[in-house]
Amino acid sequence: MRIEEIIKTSFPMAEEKKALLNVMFTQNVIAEKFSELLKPFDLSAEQFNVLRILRGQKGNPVNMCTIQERMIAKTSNTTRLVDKLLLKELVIREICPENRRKMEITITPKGIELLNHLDPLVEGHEKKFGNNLSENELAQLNTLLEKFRN
Amino acid sequence: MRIEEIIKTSFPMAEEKKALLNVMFTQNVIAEKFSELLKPFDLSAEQFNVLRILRGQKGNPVNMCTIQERMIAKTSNTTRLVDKLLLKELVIREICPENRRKMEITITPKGIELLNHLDPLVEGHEKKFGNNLSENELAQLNTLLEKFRN
DNA sequence: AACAAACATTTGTATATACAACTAAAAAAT
DNA sequence: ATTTTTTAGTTGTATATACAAATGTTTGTT
Repeated sequence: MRIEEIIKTSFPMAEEKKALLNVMFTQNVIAEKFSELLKPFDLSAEQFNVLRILRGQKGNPVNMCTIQERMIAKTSNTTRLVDKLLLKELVIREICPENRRKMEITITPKGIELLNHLDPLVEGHEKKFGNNLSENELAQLNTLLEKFRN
Repeated sequence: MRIEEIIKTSFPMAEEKKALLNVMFTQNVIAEKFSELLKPFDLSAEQFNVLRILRGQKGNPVNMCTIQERMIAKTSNTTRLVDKLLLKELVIREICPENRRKMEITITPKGIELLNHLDPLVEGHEKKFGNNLSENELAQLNTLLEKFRN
């Protein structure tokens, strides 16, 4: 569906405005589908994101500010996100012995297992959108989005 | 900045995955900038969105489900959004006489005035991103995003 | 060593969003 | 005409996000 139909405007819209709305709306579609995918596993997209960052560190603990840095949507509240993961025993949180201000967050085997189980589903999700475009078009889209956001 | 640098991955990423992350991240940049713009006016992006939908109706009242339909990010809670606008006296809410289940939301002159004042700022915001691409590239981006989300 | 500044994280408050349960009214079915 | 179903909106609960203030720790300055 084209963006004009979605927001049901009667006026023709400038391409620049359409582009902006298209980015907003497409993100929304992706995020919604992804939440749906995670729902049966009682995991939010943000929680999943944190877990994946932790797994990426291959067992090395990660502190809060590093997690925050690497999130796509910078939440000001990594603390409460990690709290939720702790309750589910998907991560552990320890005080860093070298710098007692810092916390060391590590993914647990249970967390790793959950992620491994999710891997094929997440890959499917990514491919589902990518399949609509050729490899060339995907590269083009990437270039354009990069330029668009500056 | 390219998406790989942003999420600081050491592995090369498939174009399809990059595209997905690029959409997510670009939306984030746009939304952040927009919130910043609205902040001095004590208005959230969502509240602004509702006001603009109401103004688009040229004085005709709009009921809740129509507002919900036209929002880019479908909130399940138009009620509470409208509550906030009511408190600021930017809209009025009346029971629809023809169908007493429905509510008629109308933008007030104060609301119209605020939107008119915001218009040039919002246009500037839209142009700021659009200016990075040629008219041709913008049209291309629109086509690709449309295809991407299906 | 004592004090100030910077840093890492937590906590509180407000708003936003997802989802389910609930209320009331209107429309459809019997 | 009464009951059932559908529709429109509200309310409650949980999580997410923005932002400011607070806490505790480390680093830098005098």
